[in-house]
Order: sequence, then C-alpha cells, then structure tokens
Amino acid sequence: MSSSGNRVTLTSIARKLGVSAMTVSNAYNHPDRLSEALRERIFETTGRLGFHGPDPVGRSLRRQRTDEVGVLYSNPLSYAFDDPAAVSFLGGLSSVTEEADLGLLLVPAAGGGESSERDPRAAAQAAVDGFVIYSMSDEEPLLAAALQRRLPVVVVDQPRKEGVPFVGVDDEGAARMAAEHLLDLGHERFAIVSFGLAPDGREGIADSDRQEGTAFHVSRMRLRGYRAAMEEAGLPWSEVPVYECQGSAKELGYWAIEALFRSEQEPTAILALSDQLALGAIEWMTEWRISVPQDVSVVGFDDIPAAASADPPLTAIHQDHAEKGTMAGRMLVAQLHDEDAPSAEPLATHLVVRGSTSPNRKR
Amino acid sequence: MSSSGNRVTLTSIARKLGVSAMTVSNAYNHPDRLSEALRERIFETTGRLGFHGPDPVGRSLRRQRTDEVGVLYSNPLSYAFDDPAAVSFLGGLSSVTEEADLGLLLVPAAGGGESSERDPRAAAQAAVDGFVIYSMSDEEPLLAAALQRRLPVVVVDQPRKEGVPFVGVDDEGAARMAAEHLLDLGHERFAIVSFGLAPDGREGIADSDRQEGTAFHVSRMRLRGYRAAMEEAGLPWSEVPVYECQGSAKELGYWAIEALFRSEQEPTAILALSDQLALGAIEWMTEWRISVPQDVSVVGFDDIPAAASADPPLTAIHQDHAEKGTMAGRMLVAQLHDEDAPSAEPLATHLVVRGSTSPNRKR
DNA sequence: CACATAGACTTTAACGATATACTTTTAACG
DNA sequence: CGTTAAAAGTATATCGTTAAAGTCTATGTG
Repeated sequence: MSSSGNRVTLTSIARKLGVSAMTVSNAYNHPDRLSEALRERIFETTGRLGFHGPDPVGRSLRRQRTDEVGVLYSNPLSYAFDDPAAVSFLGGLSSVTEEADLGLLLVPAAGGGESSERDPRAAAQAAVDGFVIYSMSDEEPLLAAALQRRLPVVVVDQPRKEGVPFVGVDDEGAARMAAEHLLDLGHERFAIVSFGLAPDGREGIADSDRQEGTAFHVSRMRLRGYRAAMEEAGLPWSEVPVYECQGSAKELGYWAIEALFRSEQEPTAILALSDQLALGAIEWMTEWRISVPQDVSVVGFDDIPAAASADPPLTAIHQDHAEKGTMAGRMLVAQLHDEDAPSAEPLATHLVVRGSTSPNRKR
Repeated sequence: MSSSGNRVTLTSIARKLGVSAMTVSNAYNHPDRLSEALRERIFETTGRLGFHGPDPVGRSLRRQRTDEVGVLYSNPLSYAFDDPAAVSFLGGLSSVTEEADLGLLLVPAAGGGESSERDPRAAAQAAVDGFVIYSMSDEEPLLAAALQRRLPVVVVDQPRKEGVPFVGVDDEGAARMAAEHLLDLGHERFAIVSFGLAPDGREGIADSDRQEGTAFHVSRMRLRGYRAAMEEAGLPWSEVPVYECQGSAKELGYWAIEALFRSEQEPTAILALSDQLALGAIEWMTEWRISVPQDVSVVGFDDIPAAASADPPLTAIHQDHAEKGTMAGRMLVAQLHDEDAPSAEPLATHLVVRGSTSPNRKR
C-alpha cells in the first residue's frame, strides 16, 4: 500500500515534497525560518506518512548532546526503589531534571549476576550529557569509568574526590550528635549497627581496622563521629561492638540485633547507620519483649518517612534526601548550562528526638 | 600538550595506529576478529589518549537501537517517587530491564508549568527502543504521540487500547470485592473517595455522568465495581457520594473526608480508590475522635507497605505493584527480542482484611 | 601444485539529523 | 532608480559508528 519499505525520515519527507531536508528540520526546530504555508504543508505530509519528528538519535549525534542525565547507583538499580532514602533522593533529582527538560536515565550495571561487582562498561555505554553518582564506594570501577568520560558529574554522599562537585552532609558531625544524645541520657553500654564496610559480604563484628579501612566514606565518617563522642565521654571505643550488615534493609537490622544480643553484653543504647536498620532492630526487640525505649534506646540515621510513624517513633538524625536530590540536580544542570554551580556547602542535619530514646535506667 | 584539540574517536585512534576504524571498533565489539596482539596495542593507545569506548550515540544511530526503554507517566515525574505504588512498580520494572541490560529512561514531560498538560513532544524526543506507559488517561496526547512512534509498547493499568499489550488487574471485580466486604458487615451508608476523574482540577462530589465520563479507565471500573455491589444489595447508587480529589496523596484523602463529613449524612463505611486516600481519611477521623473501625469502616485499594503498619492496619484490596512492573518489563523485553510475550492475563488481586473494618453498629 | 579455507584486516556505504554559509526573491526606502 | 535588507530556502559537510562484503596472506590437503 504505502510507498517503499523504507523508514520515514526527514530526508524522505523532503524528497516527497520537493524541498530540502533542512527545511523540514526547520519546520520542527525553527518555525520562523520558513513560511507558515510551507510549514503546514510539511506537517500535513508528515502526518500522512506517519513521521513523528526528527529522530532523537540522529539529532543527538549531530548536536553532540542527548538531553539526558545518567544516574549511577552502587547497587542493582532495583534496590534503589526499596530504599526510602534513595527514593526521596530520586524524587528531588527528577523534579529538577524534569524542569530542565532532561531525561533521567537509570543506568543498568547488572554485571551479569547478583554479585556486587558492577559492570564499568555501563558508564561508557550510557548516552548522557552528565552523571549523578549516588553513594558509591571509593574504589568502585564504575565510578572511575564515569569520571573518565569527562562529562559533567556530581557525586552524592560518597566518595569525596578532589575536584569533583559533591553533595552531602557532615556525616561525622551528625553521628556525633546522635551519640551525644544517648550519652547525655546516661547510656554507657552501646552497640552500633552498620551497613557493609566492604564488598566481601562479611557480616558480624567489625574491628577498628576494618572500620577505618572501609571504602565507604559515609560509613567511615559516621563511625568516627560515634567514636569521637564516646572517647570524649571516656568510654573505650574498643568495647563498643560494631555489627556490620550486608546492606541497609530492615531485616538486616533485625538479624544484626539478634546476633548482638546473643553474643555480647546487652547494650542499653543502639546507634544505627540507617533508619531501616534501626527499625529492624526495634522489631526484633519488640518481638522479644525488650522494651524500646525503657530497656534499650535506639537512634537511627536519615529520618525517612516511616521513622515518624513507627512504634515507637524513631529518634533519628534528620537529613533531607529530597533536597539532596534537588541540589545535585541543580549542580549538574548548572554545569550543563555552563553556569556557576550553586554553593557546595554540606547540607544541614539535625537530631529529631522521638520516642525511641530515654534515660538509661540500668546504672 | 596533547595532539590536536579534536575529540578522540574510533577514527582518530585508528588513524594514529595506522589501522582501519573498523578494526578499532572490532577490538571492542568483536574481539575474535583481530589478533590478540593488535587488540592490546589498541587498548594501550585508547587508554593513553583517554578514549573510553565507542560513542553510544554514534553506535545507536548505526545499530538502530539504543538499549534504553522509556517510562511515561501521566503526572510530573517527580510525583512518581511520592507514590508508593509507583515506586514498587518501578522497582519491579527496573529489575527486569536491568537484567536485560537496558537503561530505564524516565521521560520528562513537564510541559513547561505545573499544569496537567504533558508535552507530547516528550515522547517524540526520547531516544528509546520501546515505552512502558504507566497509568494514563484515555485521551492523553502524550500517549498518542508514543503510540505513533510504532515502537514496542506496554500499557500498565490504563488506558486499555485494542491491540496494545496491557498489564493490569480486574479493577471492577476487585472494587466489587471491597464493597461486598463492607456490605457483608452490614454497612448501608457509604461514601467513596476517588482520585481525579478529569484534568479540569475539579474537586467535590462527582455525579454519575462524571463518573462514567471519566477518561481514566481504572477509576471508571472501580466505581462500576462499587456500584454493582451496592445495587445488587439493593442500595441506590445515587445516594452514595463520590468525592473526587485531585490526585492520590494522603492529604487529599484527609480533606476529602472532612468535606464529606461536613456536608453529607455521615457514612459508616468508606471506600477509597487508593490506600493513600484511605490513610488520609483515617487520619482526619482520628483527629476528630471518630473511631476507625468502631464508628466508621474504611477499605483502601493497593495494599501499599504502609497499609499494614498503619493504625489501625488498613483493610485493602491487594495488588502486587512490583509484579506489575516485572510483568510489564518482561512483556516489553519479549517484544524487543521478538519473542513470544508472556501471557497478558489480568494479575490477581485479593482482599486483605485488617483492622480498619468491622460490623456496622448503627443500624 | 592447484585449491580450498581460515584468519586478519580494509573498504564502502550508510544510519538521520542539523549548523553554517550561501543564494534567490521580494519589499522598502531615500 | 539603485541600494539595502529581510524572508524563504538550499547546498554542503559533518557528527561517530558499524554491517556487509571484499582483499590479502598463510596454511593445509589430496
């Protein structure tokens, strides 16, 4: 029925109408460069032939930009949607990119299997104008691959690299606040629930070499913050068990606290590196009739939406993940537009005291 | 310092080495087509010159595929991250696309302002191999634009279009179950909390013309399901207020229920088109000392994670949003690979009875 | 030795679009 | 009437890659 089996392109439209391809292109991109009459004639034809605008790929090649930004995540992509902090972050980021008419490409880096090694080629294959790198290990090859492309980049949370625009908080100071809150309440026996410190999948108590040796800047800083507060209060850090989980999911906190209660002297105060871990911990204790906060106080980190509505409501360090996203988005967009980037101050955090902490009764 | 100001490309590498561009390309894509020695020599040079693999855009143009799939959403993109159902859906979808090594492009369709009109050009500009269309109005121009590109497509939830692969549930049947549950408990005075039925921003009681005239298939079907159950029980549908909110956020349910209680005869049972609306409704009633479920029973729709942990836990129609995502992903990937698509049966739903419903005491 | 075969490259020709510079026509002005 | 300028198009030259088909050696076979 229809003409040839060929694809409909700008050029084929142009030929059919006896005008130059450039004119058809202008009909879409520079309406003022051709007469209204011809423009309508062109659209009449494109409509009839089922041409729906210049091919985005051809355009990107010629224009040398794609109007897309890539998001790189240290875990399988789908995990991001299980992590409330990441979801808030992406929400903030997407509001800015959408405003700027940029697509947001979630870069797949499956690396084939379940394992934690992300395929660095993913960063090379992504057709984007810039990257937002969300919370990666200092040594992640995927990160190196992304940086090598010399595209505009913003790193969020970690790692901190000299000269690379960064958005994040003062993790050390925030952690310190959390610990000081518990110290002020008179607590003396602590336990820490941390996420993974290395991609080796190890779980359990992490000694201080492992704590300091971790390639995750955020974890390192938070642990340092806890430690500083305790040492200042005269408590020996070496006696504080740091239980390392493989990830940040709620169940991991659940199992971590079980392990801690089984093997260590029971703590009266727990510092978790994320709210999810804290909530999992509380869940386990609730099941075992250990009362929070009467018997044990718990402080989380993040202040995700579920923290406020938990039972008991979780005391936590608050950070604004959505704002982190908008900030990262603005910094990236500014680079893409060659504008001055917004300032790169650490974002504010504060402690939100709720029902999961109370004075130590066991002293 | 470095050679010329030119960009480093396959061709420039090839020239520098005195081989053909094709050979350099093969070094990346078909290692078996050149000698190991030359391949290493090439990588040595690319490393030195900072070439990080073939340009994705050039490759996409030549290969006629991008290895990206686009997600189209009826609202501003960033709203998706506030909607737990959408988040679960995207999680499921991304797990499949990542597995298939496809990027997930969140297509921006801001259309300039806050208004609900999405810019149809967004669908034309997206460099993708296929689209997942998530819950759109029957008449959305953005949808039409996407379909016109004749790319593989899967529609999720709505609209149902002849010949377009579809993933969704039996909304009418599910809604009917929800209503029947309340009828079985002896309830006779109902109110419905619905999301928007038209993009005109109207809020308040929607008459049955408006209910049937809505361009949102899902809403239409759910309302029909409620109606069918009531009429079967001999209750006149015309007396059931259907309160329409502009969206699905929790606060909207909060205000809707306030309006309903202020202006209508007080219901003993509330059917909400989403859990979020239901939870907002409960929040308002709790504040006003109206006890759920003693005074008023509430049934939600979706069974989002927060439903189970709400106070009281929400009785709701359960649908598996993550599975919807994986199903949509699989159907799209199958099309892209020219395989047979998995079956397109409606996904299962069921009623989860929790604490927000109880027998009617006011009769 | 003639002849097939495999291995290692190269040549050619698109893929679809658009920036830039150029030509032609028409209108306008002093 | 001659000059200028705007309006409406066109021609050319890439943007960076890769499929497909071709060339040229070496090696082995009957």
